[in-house]
Amino acid sequence: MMGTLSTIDTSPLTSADSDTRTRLLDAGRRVFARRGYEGASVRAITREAEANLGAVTYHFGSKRALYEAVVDRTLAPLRDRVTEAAASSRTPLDGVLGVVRAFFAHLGENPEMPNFMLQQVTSGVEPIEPVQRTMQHVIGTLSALLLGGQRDGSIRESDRLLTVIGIIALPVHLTLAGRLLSKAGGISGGVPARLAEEHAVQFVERALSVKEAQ
Amino acid sequence: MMGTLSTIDTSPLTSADSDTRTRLLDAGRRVFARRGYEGASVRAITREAEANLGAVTYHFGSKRALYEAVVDRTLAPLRDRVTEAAASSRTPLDGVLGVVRAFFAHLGENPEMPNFMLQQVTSGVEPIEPVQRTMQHVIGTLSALLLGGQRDGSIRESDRLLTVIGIIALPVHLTLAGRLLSKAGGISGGVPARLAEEHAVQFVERALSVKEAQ
DNA sequence: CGGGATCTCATACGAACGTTTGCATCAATC
DNA sequence: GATTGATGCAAACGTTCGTATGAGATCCCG
Repeated sequence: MMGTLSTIDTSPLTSADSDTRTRLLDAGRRVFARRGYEGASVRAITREAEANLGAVTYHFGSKRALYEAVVDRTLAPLRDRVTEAAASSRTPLDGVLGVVRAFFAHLGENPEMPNFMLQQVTSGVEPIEPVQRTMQHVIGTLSALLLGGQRDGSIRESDRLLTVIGIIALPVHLTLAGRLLSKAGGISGGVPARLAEEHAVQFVERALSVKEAQ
Repeated sequence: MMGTLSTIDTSPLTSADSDTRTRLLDAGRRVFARRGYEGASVRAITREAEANLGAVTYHFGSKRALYEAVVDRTLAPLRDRVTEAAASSRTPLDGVLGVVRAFFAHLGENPEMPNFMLQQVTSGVEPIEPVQRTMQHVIGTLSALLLGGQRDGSIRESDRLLTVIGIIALPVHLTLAGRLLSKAGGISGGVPARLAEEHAVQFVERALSVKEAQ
């Protein structure tokens, strides 16, 4: 029954696709990602959305509620991707690498995602619900895959939680750092996304596999 | 020739150790790390430092200048540690693992460090000078070690920049996520720092080494 | 002991903040 | 054609922001 996995209702209750509401979500995604929650003013968001100053309060109730809707909209598809990658794998190691690829795919389409995650994680306060839920989902999925692989001997023994974090850190950091370095220059010419994905997959495969990958 | 590697002058020009100044740096480190730059108000910092509201302007000139001093104070020792770890290594791979351990040592004593780095990286704007300089230093040092190891055949061939980013991502993420999970619970019992360090070292060693580590 | 430098303090300032308010608009309903 | 409810808009609200100011305290050194 109603196959959406997201909690926060993003669809308007009335008209088909309230334009202002959607423009606020889009503008909020850009401005919140670029400036963080405190750094993004309602004025900047409504200006970017070409909406009135009061539009955020009217459509979402508060700045905070808009932020949560924006983050959930960015994170919900990732949970689905991860679920599917894990489900459609033939072996546990394949599943893990599929999740890594799912991360890269999602990051390619949602470049603001690591900003939201890391802004939350580094903020010290308890992360908002969509972030918590996504973290738990990804950690749970990868942990199960690792456990399966360790049981059948195809994946090295290790602390699963630490391994999971290490696996997730790769796509997030590579995407983030790649963007930063390619813009700031100074180090190298930048990092093509395709290359980063292959690199991460091999890095993880070598670290997890019991056999030499060569 | 004054052996400090830091740029921003943290020592007072006059008295030996102006108390208020130091208390502002300490309070700033805590509050900036917890709330980010925009979220940390001068009033909150001076309250935590038990100083007057005007103390930040008087001792540092502006909120921004205090922030840069705080970040530099947190990052400068890391650069020294990384330099030393790389210099005192016998083999390139040893050097890389030493740098990983240096990160963990520094993170243990400066838990706010990843917050500052990631707040900057996710902010979209050009990072402030101490952050840029630290990134370049760490990337340069690790790249040189990798190049050496690849030349003498002890480290796998790979894109060096991507590899470096992957190596750095591990300590940062493990520390950050460990702190988050141990506080929020819900997943497991938390992550002891010592375990995380050994895990990261082995993870990196397996990914880099040409031989099977077993 | 006196005077100049250094630091603390309370207070004030203008700007920017998120939110509220009251009215205009417009399409759908009866 | 009047009524209603959803939405847009401009203006104003009270609060908090970073910074400035000037008078008092404190200290050092002659």
